[in-house]
Amino acid sequence: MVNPGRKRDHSRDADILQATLDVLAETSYADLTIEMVAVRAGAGRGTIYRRWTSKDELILAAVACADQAGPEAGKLPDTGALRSDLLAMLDPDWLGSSERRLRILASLTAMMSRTPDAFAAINRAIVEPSVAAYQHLIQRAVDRGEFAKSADVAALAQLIPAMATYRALFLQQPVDLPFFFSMIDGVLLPALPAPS
Amino acid sequence: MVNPGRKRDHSRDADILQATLDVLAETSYADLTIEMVAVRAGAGRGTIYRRWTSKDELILAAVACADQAGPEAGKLPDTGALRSDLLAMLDPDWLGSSERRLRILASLTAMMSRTPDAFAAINRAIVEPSVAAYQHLIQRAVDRGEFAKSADVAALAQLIPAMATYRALFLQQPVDLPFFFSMIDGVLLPALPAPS
DNA sequence: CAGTTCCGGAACTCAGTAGTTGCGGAACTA
DNA sequence: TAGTTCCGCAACTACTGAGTTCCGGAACTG
Repeated sequence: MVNPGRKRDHSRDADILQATLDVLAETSYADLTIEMVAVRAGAGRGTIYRRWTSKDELILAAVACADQAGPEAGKLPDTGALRSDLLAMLDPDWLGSSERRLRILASLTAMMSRTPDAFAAINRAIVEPSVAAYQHLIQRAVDRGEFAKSADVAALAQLIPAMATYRALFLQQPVDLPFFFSMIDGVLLPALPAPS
Repeated sequence: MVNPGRKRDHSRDADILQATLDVLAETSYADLTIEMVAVRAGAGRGTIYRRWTSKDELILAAVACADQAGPEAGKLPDTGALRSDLLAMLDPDWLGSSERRLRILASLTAMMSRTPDAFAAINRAIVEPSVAAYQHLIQRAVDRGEFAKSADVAALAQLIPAMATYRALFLQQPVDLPFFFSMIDGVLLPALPAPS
């Protein structure tokens, strides 16, 4: 008589967190209700509250598992030249998941800038991975001598994520292939210093 | 007997709108209450509702008058060279009002990406003026032959606003003088094409 | 079996806030 | 002075949504 009773169905966890992210991508943090999440996940509110004690905790848990579709550092392209590495990231899958994450980020911006826990969680799951991917590609290009060591890699790695976020959230213009080409060939590569 | 009764004190309008922006800079759109605004403005809630019919209308009106402290196109520096024009914008007043507007922007991001009216109002008052200022300075430099006509002025004008917003909202790092120097000398100027 | 814990769903409590109304008083008009 | 509209303030209504509890039923243990 150790564990009597029906087992908790942990496959519901993922369903609920995915539903949370879906709702978050469509409304904002404040407009999200537990009821919306429950309906979308086909679950009861009690089932949600048995796993996470509050709305905030649910949302932070959902955000924490939002980096699964992101560009893991292990899967980054390695073509031998920075420009072709950058272009290799632009497959349709990556563009789609990127757009979804930007909508979620828009919903969470207010929460992010007011609670340190939210900042840490969102930064780790949504903001950091993208910058880290660019930083990795650019640093590698510098290391192999494609550009001078004087390059400010940390600042340049933020360039495309920052411009894409600004464009999507505050200009509401499409973050599409022409945009990336314009950023890569018109801003990022020209700003990198020629090798000495 | 045309206008009997006590006149409406229109100096209260500005007090209330300023209080609204203050609260907005400290909390988010959803957490702002009319009561907070009333207390901060030393006004009654009735006085607020007599002027604006709803919370949304009050906030949009407040945002619309938030561009007063911004860099009006008429006051832009004209030193004869782009770099010194850019540095001339970086006075402490401008940096301070810029930081305040970024906090307000963080509070309104969710609202912005979901209601077209809010997008238009916030874009016009907070986002556009900054980009327009940089666009004006860069375009003038290109016109006077400081850089080649092939420069993508529209994209480069968004560079510093986008990086500053990203840095403040999503990295929570200071948008200070070293940051601007790094952007101007490390990214923007190198990315501009040499004159033909 | 019996007892327990899960499930979805519905009904419930409770707190907070948008928006309204009325009060006493001040400022204005005629 | 009489009538009106403003003011700050406090009481009030109406609603929404977080979090809880209970129900009938299913899944598990011994």
